[in-house]
Amino acid sequence: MQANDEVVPRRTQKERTRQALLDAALELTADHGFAGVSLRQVARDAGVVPTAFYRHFASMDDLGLALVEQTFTTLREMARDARSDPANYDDIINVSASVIVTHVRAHRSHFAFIARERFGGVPAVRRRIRAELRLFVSELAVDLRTLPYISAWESQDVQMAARLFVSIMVSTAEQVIETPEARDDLLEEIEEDTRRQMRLIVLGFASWHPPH
Amino acid sequence: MQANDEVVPRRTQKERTRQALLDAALELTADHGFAGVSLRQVARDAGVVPTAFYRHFASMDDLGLALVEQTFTTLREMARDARSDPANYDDIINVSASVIVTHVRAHRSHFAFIARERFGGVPAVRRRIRAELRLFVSELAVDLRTLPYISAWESQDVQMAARLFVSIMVSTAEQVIETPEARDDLLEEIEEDTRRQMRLIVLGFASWHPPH
DNA sequence: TGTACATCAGTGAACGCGCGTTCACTGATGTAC
DNA sequence: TGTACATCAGTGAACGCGCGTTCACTGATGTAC
Repeated sequence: MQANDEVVPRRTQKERTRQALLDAALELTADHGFAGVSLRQVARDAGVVPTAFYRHFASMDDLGLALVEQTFTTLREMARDARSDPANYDDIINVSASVIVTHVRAHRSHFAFIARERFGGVPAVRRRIRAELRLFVSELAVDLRTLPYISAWESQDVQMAARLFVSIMVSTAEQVIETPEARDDLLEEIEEDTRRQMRLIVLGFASWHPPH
Repeated sequence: MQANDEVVPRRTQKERTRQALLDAALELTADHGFAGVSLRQVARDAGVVPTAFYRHFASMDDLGLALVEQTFTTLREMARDARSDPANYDDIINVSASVIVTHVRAHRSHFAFIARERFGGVPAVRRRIRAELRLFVSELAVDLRTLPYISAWESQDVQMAARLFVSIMVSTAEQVIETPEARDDLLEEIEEDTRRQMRLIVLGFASWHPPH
């Protein structure tokens, strides 16, 4: 299992194999969906015998949950990037649209996994994804509260606006996932379309519940 | 296979079995995703021997495409209902929101199938779903063109608005699917949230590209 | 530094099981006369 | 209406295959002295 004859600490080697299993599962999921991936395929692609799988995960479900965790760590990094420059609506829109497209593109297989398993997958995985998405909406609602117009809104309306923004982000991510790697022109179109959708909503913000 | 001793025409009986196979597959998909459903399970639940499956479908993929077709027939009926009363924005919003929630609820398993297989499934099924959704967006764009404000917009912007509306519809449908049957209160909340999202966008319409 | 033992990631054989697909078949429905 | 033959939806046995999981194992890394 070792490529060179350098001595590698046991923990390091174990971590490498664990990641190889996760990577293999992620890649295989792209073809057949997570439910269609077998423990033996994952082990084979990770370069390990099927029984070795159990040294790392109790079951494929267990591995699936680990994949969700990895992906949402990535997603939160994205959110942090987008929040770093909260100057005005125009900036927010431009930064958000570009951050989404860039991040999804860079971590295509992770986001494809989420899109796929959000409804398709094992119940445990599905539940975890839903919980993480709800958390994401709430975090965005907190951010929205700090912006002009919105600061005076009722809590329910802020949540509604956050859900709407997340719907757009999800839809954008889904479009990026479905775009072939080489089509930069299409990605540019998707990003522009996302910006316009966000701008349209922000125009709505200005008229919503006129200040009293 | 016959419940009573009445004579049933061969075509009728064949059609019944075909539908039983489709129904069984739809129900099983809810638990494990379509990719996780086996031909033998489908046959068993339809009350038929595995080999009889081949009298109706060449493969599970073939059955999957038939399911997509059935579902989008349902979806188009929904769109027709929603279009029947195109008076003003307020009506459109109220009718749309209520039609979506009611229809998705009444055909939960069909819509769950679409949500699940849109990204998760067999490539052939996925491609078909995407094509049908694109068609749905275009049809909505044609409708939007007839409305105030929008009639003067550029074609690209009308498409953008249509995509945004469909994103909302998809998101609403997904929320309804994930709501337990008995929680009418939650469905009411989802419907109200959908109305607010649509209203927010319509407010944006009024300010977009001010008429010249 | 060297030795002796413990740990444990990965091995390989073996198991019973459900899978998709083949094949020759049965017997009720359909049709020609 | 009755008979003789054709059609064909559904049957049941059989196949080879990949699956998840068990078990006793090996041998390199880790540790105590």
